[in-house]
Amino acid sequence: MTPPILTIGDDILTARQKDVLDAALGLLVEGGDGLTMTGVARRASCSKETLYKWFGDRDGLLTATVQWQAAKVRMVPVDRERLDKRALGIALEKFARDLLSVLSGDASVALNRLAVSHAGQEKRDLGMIVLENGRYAMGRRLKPVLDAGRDAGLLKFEDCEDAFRSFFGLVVRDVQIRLLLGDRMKLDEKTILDDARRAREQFFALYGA
Amino acid sequence: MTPPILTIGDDILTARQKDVLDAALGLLVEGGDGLTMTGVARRASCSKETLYKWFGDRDGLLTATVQWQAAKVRMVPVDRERLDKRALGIALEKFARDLLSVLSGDASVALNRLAVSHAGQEKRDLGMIVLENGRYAMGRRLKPVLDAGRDAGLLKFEDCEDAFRSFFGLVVRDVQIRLLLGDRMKLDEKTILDDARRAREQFFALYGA
DNA sequence: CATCAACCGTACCGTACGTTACGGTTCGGC
DNA sequence: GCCGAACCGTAACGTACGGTACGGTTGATG
Repeated sequence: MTPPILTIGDDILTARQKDVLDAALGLLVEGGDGLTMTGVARRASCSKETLYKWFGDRDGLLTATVQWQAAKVRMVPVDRERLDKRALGIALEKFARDLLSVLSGDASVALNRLAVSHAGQEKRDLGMIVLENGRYAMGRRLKPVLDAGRDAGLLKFEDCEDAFRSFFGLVVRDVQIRLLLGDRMKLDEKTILDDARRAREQFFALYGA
Repeated sequence: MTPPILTIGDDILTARQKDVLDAALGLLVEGGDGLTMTGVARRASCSKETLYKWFGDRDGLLTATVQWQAAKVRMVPVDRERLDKRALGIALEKFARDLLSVLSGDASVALNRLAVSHAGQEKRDLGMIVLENGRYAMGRRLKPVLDAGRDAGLLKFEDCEDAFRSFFGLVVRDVQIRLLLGDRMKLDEKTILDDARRAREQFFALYGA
């Protein structure tokens, strides 16, 4: 399998550049402050001149960092073969587990904080990048499964987008906003498993045929 | 009825101080930048010396601003008299409408952006203030209704907190995170009404006795 | 070895902004 | 009218940080 290719402008990322972005990610996760050009240069043992040469300006570095992290988060795709109710339920539950795991991770929280704080200003819109690689990517990934479930007579809904949004709500509930606002809620393995199962059951109760 | 009392340290807010906080709110809503001490002083026609005398430092001003806005958002309480299924449904649906209206307002989005970007740093935790006056206050307000619904044999759940979280998920879904990330989604009157009705129906389908 | 590009480390510059200081003005109390 | 407190407007200070410049080093190429 070919490694994922991430581009900066027209060029692909070198290993050294990935190291720099990992350094930026580390600083970002350790706390919003500290993520300065000087800080990244020191952490990555590179010069600020190099940072500006590679990424243009601070916004370019942040954008590349967000995209780099997004490229690392690759949830395993759900297959739509042999679709009976049990297989569909397993697929939905696994999707819910992956979603909760990613969402509650330090990197996701830090990245969404950064993107939220930068949204609303014009600039290069980090918010849109996170939306595109987060919420929207989730929808694109699950919708084929939902459609297949409807085609197989297992689910019943008019608007696939709407059905996905309800599933999203049943899975995430208030978890993301609470984490973003600094609520130290525990989301251990068992909690995630239970939440995913509950979301699957509730979704079937609402949209099962 | 006595006006709500908001304190700064041990003193209550004077009208002039409220004007200052409204100026800060205006700048905040107009865009994250611009909310500087100089900007607030200019907008409110007061001196920076006064700002520091009243609010201590920038964090104090931001904290007071957040609390001031929170004090302005007072959703009408839901009464638990004459509780039949229809009355309960109306109460839930109204709660959902109010929640969506507040959540999608400019002030709420701006305030949550500010709080999210300040969460995670130690400091005076704006995130906790917003959580306390937002998400947690919603729970405290709706839980009596849910409990009354269960006592009246209209609802069925084990954990009231869990039931509320599911209702929250059904109402809010992906709206808040998308707005915070800068998604320009339309949430007009009709959309809110439809979403509230759907949330009520789905909640009854899941938790109706 | 000579050359050249890439890069590291550091010093430097300009600006934005939080914070403080101060002179001038208003206003209530005596 | 006099005094002091509160406050306005503005100037000034210190610092953090984005961005730039430059000398020194490394490493590949011929």
